[in-house]
Amino acid sequence: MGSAANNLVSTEEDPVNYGVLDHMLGYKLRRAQLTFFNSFSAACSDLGVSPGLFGVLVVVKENPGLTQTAVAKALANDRSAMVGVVDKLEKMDLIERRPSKKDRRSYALFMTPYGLKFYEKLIKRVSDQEEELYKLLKPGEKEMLLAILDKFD
Amino acid sequence: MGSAANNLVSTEEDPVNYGVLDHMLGYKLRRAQLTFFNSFSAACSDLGVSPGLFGVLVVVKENPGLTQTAVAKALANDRSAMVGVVDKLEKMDLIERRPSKKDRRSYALFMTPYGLKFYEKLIKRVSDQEEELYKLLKPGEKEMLLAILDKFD
DNA sequence: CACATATGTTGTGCACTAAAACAATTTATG
DNA sequence: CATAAATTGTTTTAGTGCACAACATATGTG
Repeated sequence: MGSAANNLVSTEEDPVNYGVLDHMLGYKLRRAQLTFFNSFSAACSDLGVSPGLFGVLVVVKENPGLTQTAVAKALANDRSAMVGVVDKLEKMDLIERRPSKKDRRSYALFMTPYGLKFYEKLIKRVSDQEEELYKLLKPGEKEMLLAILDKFD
Repeated sequence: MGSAANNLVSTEEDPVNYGVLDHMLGYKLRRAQLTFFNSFSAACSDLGVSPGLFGVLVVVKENPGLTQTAVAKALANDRSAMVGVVDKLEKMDLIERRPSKKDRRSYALFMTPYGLKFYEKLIKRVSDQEEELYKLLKPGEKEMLLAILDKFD
């Protein structure tokens, strides 16, 4: 098969032909997102925070009093998925559910005092991790990416 | 909290503050990839092909005779995950496992004649679907995206 | 009140991911 | 050659995430 089939001395392998995948944005997005996901996990898994949990934390911190469904809609998640996420964040004492005064069906979500301190530590981790990946880019490319990717919302 | 709290007549809602998420590539990548994933599913789910299966099909078609682990490595998948995928594609009569002549542990993967015909139909579906999303971009932006995203591999 | 809608929740199913263990086989090492 | 180590495909298991339906509670509309 290879130019040096079963040659154990060299670690070379036949280059794989990716065909149309090389020009498909969907595939490239998946690969890039996997890189970011793994990087995030490596940086924050010891804190028990996944990318999904982080998104909820940010939205609740920036929008105190939001209901669960509002947060779900903002992050393009399913309402039912919020139950477990909020449960987890509550057990970590990062956010809390308060009964809404206007609608007894819903909860208003707020950061706890500890959650706010935790958030500062977390945001530093996350920023450092992303900065590390941005080193792969040239100046301005990050902003270009952000602007273009926004069009797919 | 809203300017018109619980006003069911109007569909207006308070704008959500996304905080740091607005400048985080990881989050934007996830959102964009979700759009592509949903678009792909809408276009190809009736054919029983998911983005993951499609990737395997392309790699096998472009690299006949590759082993399962080679395909897994090329697509950054786990070896164990390939078992189910290849099983499924074999039942769909799209690819086939042939015993490798050089290594009796491994299989060589090949497209079936029907698989090649199916691939042509499939590639048209996928291309049309991606073209639809590319309409959201200006000329050249797609190529720019592909080039930049490649840096995160 | 009757009816439709919204919210949180539970459960289910499906798909993807990863790790560990295993048999068969191949390769490396002495 | 003989033994140890590594590889391949597979199974199993577990964990995760996601989507959908159904439900009870609560709110809104007529």
